[in-house]
Amino acid sequence: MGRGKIEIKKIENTTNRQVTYSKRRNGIFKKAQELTVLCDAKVSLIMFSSSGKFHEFISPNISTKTFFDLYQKTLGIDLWSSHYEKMQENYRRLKEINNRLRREISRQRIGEDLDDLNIKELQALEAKMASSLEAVRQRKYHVIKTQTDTYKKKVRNLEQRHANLVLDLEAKLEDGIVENEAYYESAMGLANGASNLYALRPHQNHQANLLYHGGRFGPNDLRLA
Amino acid sequence: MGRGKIEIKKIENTTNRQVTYSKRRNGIFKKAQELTVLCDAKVSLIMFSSSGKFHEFISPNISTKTFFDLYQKTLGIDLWSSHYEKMQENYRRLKEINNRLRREISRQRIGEDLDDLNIKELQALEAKMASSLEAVRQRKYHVIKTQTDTYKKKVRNLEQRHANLVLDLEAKLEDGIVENEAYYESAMGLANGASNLYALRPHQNHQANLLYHGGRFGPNDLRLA
DNA sequence: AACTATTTATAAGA
DNA sequence: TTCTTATAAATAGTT
Repeated sequence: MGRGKIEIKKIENTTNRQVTYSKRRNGIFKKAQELTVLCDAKVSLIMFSSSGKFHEFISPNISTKTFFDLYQKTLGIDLWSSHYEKMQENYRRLKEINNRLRREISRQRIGEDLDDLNIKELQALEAKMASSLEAVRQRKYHVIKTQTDTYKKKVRNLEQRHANLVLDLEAKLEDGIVENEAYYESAMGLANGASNLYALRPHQNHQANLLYHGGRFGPNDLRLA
Repeated sequence: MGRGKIEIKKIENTTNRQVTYSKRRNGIFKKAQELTVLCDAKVSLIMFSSSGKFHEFISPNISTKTFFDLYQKTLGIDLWSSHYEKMQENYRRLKEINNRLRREISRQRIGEDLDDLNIKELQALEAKMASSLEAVRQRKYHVIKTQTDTYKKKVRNLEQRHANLVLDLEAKLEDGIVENEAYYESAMGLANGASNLYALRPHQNHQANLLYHGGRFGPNDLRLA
């Protein structure tokens, strides 16, 4: 398709090769675009010239990442799976542990789950609570007697810690990390010094995906020069 | 390039579209192949037809993964990093939350952290514990009076749940998921029959793209020179 | 799937 | 690079 027929083998003359690369690149990109439009196909075309120059065509309304994801899904493989999946697995486990911890905390609320205890357990519980109560009382008397500057400092520290916790938790909520109200309540309760539980409610917001698509000759000009 | 000129817009007739897709697919694959050979270029061409059929061309001596790696390296980006990093961030936060939960559980043990409470808090704590203790006592009397088969079943269920928890936890320990002793102790305490759970302070739990790159068709020429 | 009239791509030259 | 143009190649419509 030109002044003469050429043999399909590497063009040894560098200049010539580059010229041909440039011409044919345009040709193939045009073909890709036409195919995209005519046949409603999704096309990803990535090329590196012999001199390392990079060019890409990708159908509109699809990002390269989406394309790769689709590619992997179609082939039923995951090119990047090993590390990534290990992480997902750990993540899942961490979530489970979290949930278990939260459940444990909930369960510790008195009045709940007492149904699950037999007499012996109840007796043991009663005894421990009585002694715990006694410990609290003793501590109270001790505190009353030894209120000092040091103690005041501790209170300030405690308040600071609580404030930090509140900030932390709010950040987490905004990030959608904390999904469950029970945890939120208990943790916020902790952070707020336990007095005004249930005053707050979680709110979640969604993070937008930053996918962008270029239009025709559009906003995706990444040229460095 | 045929019997008649066609407009580049979606072919509405499905059969026709598929035929055209097939023909042009062969054409573009041939072009890709020729470009690869003539210009010593690396080409990756992946397409999905409107009916979802997948076809791929890739230059010899290079895998798709290698290609994608090259792609990312060239663009100086990591297509998966955003997702990946988000995950890492979540992972980190989840760990933090876990640690906080563990600390909370530890704190709930009587005798610990009472130092951090002021008089008001101690008084509130005392009152709550007293009422909790009362709840436990009432429950104990109730259980004594209404011990039934149903109750026995519940105990069995509880035991089963505990056994499962133990298994779970042991598995997690083997997997190195549970890293900190405090959690281990408290969780094992839960698993081992719940009785010593209630050594913990119960009340505090309430607180508790037509992206086209390249020359005429490609604003995305990344050449540095 | 073939065929073939046409359009399109492009090799070589400027 | 870009343009020109003769010619090869691709393909739209048809069979």
